[in-house]
Amino acid sequence: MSERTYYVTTPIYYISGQPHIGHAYTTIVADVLARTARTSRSSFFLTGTDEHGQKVAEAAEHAGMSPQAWCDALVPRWQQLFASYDCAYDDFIRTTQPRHERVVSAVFEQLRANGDVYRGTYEGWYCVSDETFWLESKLIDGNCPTCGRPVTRLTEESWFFRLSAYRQRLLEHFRANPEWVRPRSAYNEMLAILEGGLEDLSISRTAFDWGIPIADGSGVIYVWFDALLNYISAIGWSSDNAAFHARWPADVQLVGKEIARFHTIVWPAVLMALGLELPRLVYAHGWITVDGQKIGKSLGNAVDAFVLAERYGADTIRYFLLREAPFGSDFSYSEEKIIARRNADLGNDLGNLLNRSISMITKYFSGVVPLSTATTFSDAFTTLPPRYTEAVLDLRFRDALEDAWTLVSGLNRSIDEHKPWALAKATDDSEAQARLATVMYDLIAGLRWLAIMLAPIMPDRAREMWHQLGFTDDIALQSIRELQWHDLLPGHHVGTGAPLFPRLELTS
RNA sequence: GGCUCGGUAGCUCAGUGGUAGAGCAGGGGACUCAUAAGCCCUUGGUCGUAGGUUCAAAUCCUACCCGAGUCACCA
Repeated sequence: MSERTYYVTTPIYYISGQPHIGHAYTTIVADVLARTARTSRSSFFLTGTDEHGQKVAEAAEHAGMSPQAWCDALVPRWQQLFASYDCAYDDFIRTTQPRHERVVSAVFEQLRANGDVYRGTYEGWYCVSDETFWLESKLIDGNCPTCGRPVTRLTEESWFFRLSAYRQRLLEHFRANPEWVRPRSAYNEMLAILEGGLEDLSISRTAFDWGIPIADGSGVIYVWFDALLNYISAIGWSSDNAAFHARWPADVQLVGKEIARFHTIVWPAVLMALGLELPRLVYAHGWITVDGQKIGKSLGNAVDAFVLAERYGADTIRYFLLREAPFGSDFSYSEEKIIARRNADLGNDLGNLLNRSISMITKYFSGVVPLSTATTFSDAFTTLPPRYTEAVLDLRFRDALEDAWTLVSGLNRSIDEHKPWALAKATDDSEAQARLATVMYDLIAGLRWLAIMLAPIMPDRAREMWHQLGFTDDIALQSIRELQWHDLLPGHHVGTGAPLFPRLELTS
């Protein structure tokens, strides 16, 4: 048996509107994980769109389109966004695709057959003028909280998922696996919900028909129940056992913190009902904010993610998103901060290091990596690549990048310590010449490491770096974990340097 | 309102009982291979507030203030 495939998912994005930087953020993170995992094993990266439900139906109606036409028109926007950020997903699932609808219907039938889905009645307060159901706790003096009119008691037949039956097993799983939901705050919150008790979940709707129909005509399937199943419908559950079992359970399921509940309580209960393993990790990350305010079209502060990619380059934004704040917590975005990171970390530290190194080796050794009999770096940094990889796969991107930058700083410092320009002038001093060879060898060796390590995060700039360093094979195939300093062979010809990250000034 | 998380230098954050840290920004210096970049030195904080526990608290406890999320059918 070969090693299991690394399987990472993003939420499928609800297409009631346009995509924004927040969608790109989650997808970039998944892409970085997939690319990193791929340097040592096979990996599968799934994203897609969630297309059913009332909101989509309404959005389509306002646009004068059928729901399906609306979705068909919008899906390319998401795909273009992800392409503009170099997100190389392996599959893009849409919940309106037959391969998905088949699975949802099959799951519904299977769970009905074993009693986890049953016919019951839903009772609640309903505001006729707003056409909205309200929880008793939300009512204001027994009236509708938005329009103030009296609400009526409504009783409706509905299909329920027996969520409450899984409470004990969920609790056990949470307690036995305190790391399965991260960050810790999300774990605590979800555990508290479990401890407070669970009620069964109504999983059918009759007020509208944009959804997957229930076989007996009793409405459509609730969009969340539908949506969650994408994670298994896309990889062949019930249709391709070999493919399915090579991938499931997912290694990482990324979600925004606002949907942690569905992914850490409802979703695992459904998996238990199906007799499937639970994902290894659900990571509920924070949001990108503008001045501390959540990005959303209703706030009118949505950053045009397409413009950002074009203005700063996908790799600069990718780096910024992973480096600026610890993954998991919210962080405030601004173009000033992007430019600061770009110029300081990428331009001054990394880009300039590459440029000055190539310039010197070209000047002093005609671009040929010299034979070195000593070394200035390998001892201090031998454990960096595996440590870096572990941090990335553990979603500690900030730590990983800080760690990688110790090598960047170390190389810059070494140049100033050894003053190659002075050594080069001492042409009749053989010791100086040997030291010059060592310094230059170590610079190129270190830059080679950096290009390979950074490739999952900045695929385009790392590739450019790789080419400037004179390598012609595929950088994505290089194993980060197994990097060896002396895999750089003397005699190797470097290429031509050109600024990797030209300085930017704030425009507008 | 209940619950969860956060509030540490101008900015972004590390630090979970033992003399306050990093990067960036600011100031000074020596150099020149380089994207006026890099290197060295340096200014800067009563660790949200008020109490408490302790020989010792940013770190534990209590209350409060501020910000964010969530509280079950919008997704």
